Amino acid sequence: MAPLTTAPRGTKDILPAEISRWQYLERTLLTTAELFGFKEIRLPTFEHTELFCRSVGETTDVVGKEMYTFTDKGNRSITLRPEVTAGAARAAIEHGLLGDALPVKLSYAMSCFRYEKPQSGRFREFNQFGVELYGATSPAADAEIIALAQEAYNTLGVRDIIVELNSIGCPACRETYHKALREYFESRKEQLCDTCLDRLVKNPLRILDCKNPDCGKIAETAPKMLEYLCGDCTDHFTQVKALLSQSGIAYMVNPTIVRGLDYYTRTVFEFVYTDKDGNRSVCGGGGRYGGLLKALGGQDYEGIGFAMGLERLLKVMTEQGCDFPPENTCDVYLVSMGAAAELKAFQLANVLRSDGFFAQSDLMGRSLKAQMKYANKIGAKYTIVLGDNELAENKATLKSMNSGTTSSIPLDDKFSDAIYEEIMKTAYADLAEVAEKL
RNA sequence: GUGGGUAUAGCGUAGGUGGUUAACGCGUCAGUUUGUGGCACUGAAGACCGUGGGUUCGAGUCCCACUAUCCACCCCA
Repeated sequence: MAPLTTAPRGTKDILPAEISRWQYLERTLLTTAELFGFKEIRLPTFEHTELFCRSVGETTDVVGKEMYTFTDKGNRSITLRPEVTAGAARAAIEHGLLGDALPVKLSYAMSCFRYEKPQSGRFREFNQFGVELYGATSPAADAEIIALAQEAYNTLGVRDIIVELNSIGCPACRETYHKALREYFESRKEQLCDTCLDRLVKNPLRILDCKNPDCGKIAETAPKMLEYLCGDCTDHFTQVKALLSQSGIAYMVNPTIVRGLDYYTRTVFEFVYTDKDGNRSVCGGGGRYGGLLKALGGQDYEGIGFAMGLERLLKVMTEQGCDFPPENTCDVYLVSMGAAAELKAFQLANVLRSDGFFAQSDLMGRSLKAQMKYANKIGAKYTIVLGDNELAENKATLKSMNSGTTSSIPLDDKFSDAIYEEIMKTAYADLAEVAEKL
């Protein structure tokens, strides 16, 4: 297909047929966050490149090779956000949000951009829902973020998803751990894959995450971060786990979780979905970031956050057959015959709309039968046929497309009220009918 | 960045060993005698068979390249 009729690689259109699902997801997630006190924030799509280099980290894949970076006409280096945490932190600092009552709680639903090779559940522009919390060092903050994410999954009816937890310590204890890790892998260098040899120099933590079976085997017996945590970090981790247990939130400690972004300290976690064939996929993740705000020039407050990929969430929900709210369809379709009736239908449709109904009338000049067909096709709940007879008698027949029952409606200023009344009546009747069948 | 699959109407597909107007289902539109939808039936519109080369008298069908797309690895959401 010609470039003009093809969306760029890795992007996709969200079509009218699927929009109600997306609106439902975003609405539900943001509302859940609100229950925990998180307020939505909306951020620019692009930021100064430097922001991501400084926060996410130069050595990460995200910054190293996946950013959409360009120079604008003012000769600034600009990057489409590959994630939201950095931009949110920047905005919080810039607008003095951290001067407000602590903790500061932010939520968002926005798209992010990464130059990756697209595949199942992975796009170059993808949508994330997430939350950020600033100013709290307490383990309860970590637990609350995890509880929020779990609550979101529960509310949406997602099953077979569990949070896997780890602590990667503070900079102090991580240094001793890095040393121990390097020593361990150094002595087994010959068995590591090429990328891991590279990781050994740059960030030995990532070797633990390697999918190569040989590396995985070596990693199994490698020193565990959890054994190298300092006293404070150990306490913190213990309390996070205790809080989760007390709240009945199931979790698993997974010492191999290291996360791909450099700003994390202490608690890191991933929400892992296991499908019926046993395939695991990460549906969301997050963690605490101790030094990020300060590194960006803000107060020395800690932050903690979580993000989930909406495309992946939607995929999981579809696989699991989760319920979505029914689509909003036309309440009343006004069928007209003849020029005078067409005029009247147009006018009455407007009356209905200003009274809050979802109403439509014919725009195609179709025959009565064709209009009825159309009304049926778009899922109209009721139809009203207008012709010369109705105009003469100043009343028309309201028909329930569900049950076929009809009733008379005056074409005067009681129009909307009469329709409302009838709809309530027949809706109850329809419900009763359904209930009886059950 | 590495490896594999696929590209035929809006969607889903058929088109053995190359041969005149590319087929079917769904969808769309119009009808089935004039004022009532869902079913059924009739008809219509809609594809230069991803793009560009090549082989051949002749290619949707064979070969090459490119592009797009899907899947896996890497990494991540």
